[in-house]
Amino acid sequence: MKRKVTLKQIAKELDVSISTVSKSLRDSSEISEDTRLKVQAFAKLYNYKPNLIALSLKNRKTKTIGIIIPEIVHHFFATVISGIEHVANEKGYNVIVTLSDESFDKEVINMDMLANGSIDGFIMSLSKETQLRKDFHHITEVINQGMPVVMFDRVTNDILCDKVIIDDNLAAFEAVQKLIDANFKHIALITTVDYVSVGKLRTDGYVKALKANNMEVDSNLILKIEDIDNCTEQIENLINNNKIDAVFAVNELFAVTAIKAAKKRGIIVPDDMAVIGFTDGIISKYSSPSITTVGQNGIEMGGKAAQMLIDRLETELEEEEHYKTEVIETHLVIRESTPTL
Amino acid sequence: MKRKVTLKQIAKELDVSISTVSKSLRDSSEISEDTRLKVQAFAKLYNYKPNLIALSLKNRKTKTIGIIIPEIVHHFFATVISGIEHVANEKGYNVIVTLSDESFDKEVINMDMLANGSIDGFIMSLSKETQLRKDFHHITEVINQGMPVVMFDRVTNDILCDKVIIDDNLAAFEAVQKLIDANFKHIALITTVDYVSVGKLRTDGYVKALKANNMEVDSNLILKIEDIDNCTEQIENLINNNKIDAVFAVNELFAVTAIKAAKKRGIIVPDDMAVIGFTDGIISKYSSPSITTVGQNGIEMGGKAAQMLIDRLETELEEEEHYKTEVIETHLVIRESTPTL
DNA sequence: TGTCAACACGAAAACGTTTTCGCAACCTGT
DNA sequence: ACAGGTTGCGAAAACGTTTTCGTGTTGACA
Repeated sequence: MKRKVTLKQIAKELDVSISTVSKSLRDSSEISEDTRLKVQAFAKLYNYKPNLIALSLKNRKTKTIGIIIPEIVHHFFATVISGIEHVANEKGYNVIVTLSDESFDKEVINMDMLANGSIDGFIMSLSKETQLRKDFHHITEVINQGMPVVMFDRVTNDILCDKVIIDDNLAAFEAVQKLIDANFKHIALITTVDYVSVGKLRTDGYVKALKANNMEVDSNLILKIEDIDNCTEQIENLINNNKIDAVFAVNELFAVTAIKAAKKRGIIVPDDMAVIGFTDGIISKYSSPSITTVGQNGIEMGGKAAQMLIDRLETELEEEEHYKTEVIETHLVIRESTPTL
Repeated sequence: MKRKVTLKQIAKELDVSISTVSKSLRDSSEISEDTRLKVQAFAKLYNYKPNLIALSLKNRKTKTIGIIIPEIVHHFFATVISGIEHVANEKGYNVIVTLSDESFDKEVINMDMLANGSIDGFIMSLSKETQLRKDFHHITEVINQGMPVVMFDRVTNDILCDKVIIDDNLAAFEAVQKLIDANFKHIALITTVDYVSVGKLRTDGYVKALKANNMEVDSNLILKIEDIDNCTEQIENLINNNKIDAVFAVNELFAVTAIKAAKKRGIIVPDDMAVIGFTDGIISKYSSPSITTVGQNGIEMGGKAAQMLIDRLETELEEEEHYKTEVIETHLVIRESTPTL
């Protein structure tokens, strides 16, 4: 159990100064080739690696990115992390992951915790509660301290910073338009409550599509779900009590639950009812029938977010107020839950 | 854009020494109530928070746990991280996540990167390639430096450290035994290649169950899959070319693919063929029919691992060679892919 | 031989903390 | 009035780096 060797120890061992050791290892021309090689050999022998914490303190850079997401047990967020991790790693950054569990308080606590020197910048997606309360003081505070923040997916206009999103409104519009094109007349919407930003945008897209085609927006066909864990009953009610020939759901879970509800009722998907979901995750791919869905590339989103953050970190120019919002392309992944359109 | 305030700045501003400020903030009795309150008020006003990097350097503790897993876009690993993050957070630790992508080299690189001061200990699950090569020098090295390591799920006997596992062998045995009890006679196994530790153990459990019941182990009914991404064809072959009335699969993907293959052939699950999978994730829950599976509680595993690591970190006693292996209970989650047993 | 540059290296500051120790100034009791 | 004990605070070391600046030794050159 040998502790990690430090410059000081090498210096002592070789009877030179710490400076000499440091310079030797960094191949400074100040040091004679003799000592340089001697030091380097010794360092290699003892497997010297500079202590990153000490470097962080000295350089005031940690080469670490902080991530705050609502939860990780959620395929989309997992893919985003994966995307972040890969480009971060490529650029020599580590990622430190914290979960808000959709709680405002945890989001704040985690942010405070990381903001005290542990990281160089944030990549985050807002918790539901934060979106509900519209309280973003913790984020502005961090930004004011000069720490860059990149938000993705669940963002807000109340904060000025770099963002990576998809065009939820457009994607929803296009998905519903597809259903309309395929001659479906009674298209239901299963969505979240309005304060969830992406839910609201997708809802708007649905409404827009109907209106653009002069179709009536029937509020009975719009189900807004608050508690995602207990959506089954509500969705069954929706399907059992209405004449519906297509469903647009704002996430995978709602989509698959709708299919199960239909199946229970003897409604065949896609013959009697078409379903389009949102997010191309595990569920859409492996459920039976597999689900046509709006694919949002989480890996790409994460990668882009990391890219933007690192760019900002590494251009010292402090070009404030030059924030960009990147829009990642979505695409409809056609599967079995829709008839060949 | 005000930089974070430091002790030094407070000291200067209040015309006292840094020591005085530090002590005041830590409520030292050495300092008069007068100055103490004055400093505290000032600190609160400027929202002083100690710099964690500086503390890490001083205390030689980062209060951060390093995680190395094969991939994160995998429900089981995501749940484990979730478990780790929650107990870590509770104890005041952060987690830094790195992915090996099943690659030995990335595993080594990530380990080296984190071992240089960034973290206090590791929680990890071996990459496939590492298991194949049986090269664990990077892990022993880290352990020898006095940094605790907790391994979970994909572990190895070649390393002495704390471990959290499930009894893969027993769980597989019991699952297969269930099938046998239900009078299935031709039970196929879809598993991974042998070097994946958990795959091997589950395979052994399958064999053991058959033998224990004096059933023949038919190698035609055992499919070992190397490339998990292209398993469909092999699984279809297995099902199409053999008389099979039940399938035991060592993961969700194989299970759902088997069901799809059966469906394609007009075989009804569970009436004509029963399926039991492994890992109670998204797929098992939402596929149709939903899949009976061996549940391994990732949250619990992660939580336990974090607990063990933190315990070891916080008992200075250095009680080496007293490593424990925790076995997390599994349980069969009965769903639609098996007849009521 | 004296001067000046080149060379090779070391001392020290800095990053932001905590903590040990020392040292004044004051107070107490005789 | 003086020994001894509090009280309140500051200096400095330490954690492990990097880097600036200084400095002593050499060699060359006039």
